[in-house]
Amino acid sequence: MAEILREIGMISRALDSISNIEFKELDLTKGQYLYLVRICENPSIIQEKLADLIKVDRATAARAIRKLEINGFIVRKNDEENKKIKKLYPTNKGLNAFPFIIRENTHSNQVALGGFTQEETEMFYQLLCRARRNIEVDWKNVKKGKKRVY
Amino acid sequence: MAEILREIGMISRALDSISNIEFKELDLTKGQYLYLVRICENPSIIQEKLADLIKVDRATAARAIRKLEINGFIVRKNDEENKKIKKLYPTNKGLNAFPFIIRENTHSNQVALGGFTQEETEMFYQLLCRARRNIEVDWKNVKKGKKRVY
DNA sequence: TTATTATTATTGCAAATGCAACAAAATCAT
DNA sequence: ATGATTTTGTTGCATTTGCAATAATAATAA
Repeated sequence: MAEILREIGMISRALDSISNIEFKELDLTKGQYLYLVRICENPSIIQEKLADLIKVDRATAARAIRKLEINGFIVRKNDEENKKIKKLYPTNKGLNAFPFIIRENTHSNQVALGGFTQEETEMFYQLLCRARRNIEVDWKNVKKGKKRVY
Repeated sequence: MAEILREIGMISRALDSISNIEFKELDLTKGQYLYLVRICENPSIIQEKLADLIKVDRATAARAIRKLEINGFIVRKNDEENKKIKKLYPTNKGLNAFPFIIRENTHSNQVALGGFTQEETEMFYQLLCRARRNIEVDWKNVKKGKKRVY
């Protein structure tokens, strides 16, 4: 029964591929929309939390965020209490792109859920959240170098 | 309700990240396990179909497959009927790696499905397949340059 | 048959990705 | 308070990724 993660992988790559193509129109390069939406939704979030939210490597997140800043979609602000962290905020340009991204994502979602009843949609979402919570434990451990036994 | 594709993205990236770390032990670099398992399961498959199965760009598949061949996991054979295609087959080395990959994938699957009843697992799989079939239509269209309206 | 289109594979480029190593600040333990 | 550990961010390097363009064969149409 290794098929579940395959289906998830297929869906994820397909959706991501579609989004990356469609968001070129916003001058967003590969993957950047992932970070931008979350910064719009969680202003003042820091890099580390964002990487954790998205499930990418710290270094990858750092570079995607830097590029978003260079291109004027977000700003990074130092915190006077904690000198280590840099809080992330959308600029007007970022906020302008936001609805477009949401609209596209919502559409993709609707396509994916075509033919689903309301109950099926709800059930699907709940199952996905449970699976995600299950797997993120292992992800963090493996990332930290812990070996899984199986 | 754009949350469903987010959950799928999170799970997919987390699982993929775990697999990539764990398969370094087999001398498989990033993503290669995806191709190798499918070649083991579908010997004589061609590159184009494999890219379609996995939902990656043709060029990406071509390079991953080339590398699998260079490292001795698979072989490419010319077809005498159709000079365009190259059929893919696992070598002994590839076949040896196969059970390890399956074991790892199965374990990840079990972790993801922790706490799921048999019915929930079955339901989850069916919903995933339906979503995947829905979205792959759009994926192919967008890849071919067709614009979606929303 | 010949011309057009579709399929399959490859390569050049530019860019993203991630591991590893590092640094600095914050938190925790003793 | 001091030292150890964790958190957060960065950079070097090697690798993967994908769009676009190209080529060659196969399939379809005229």
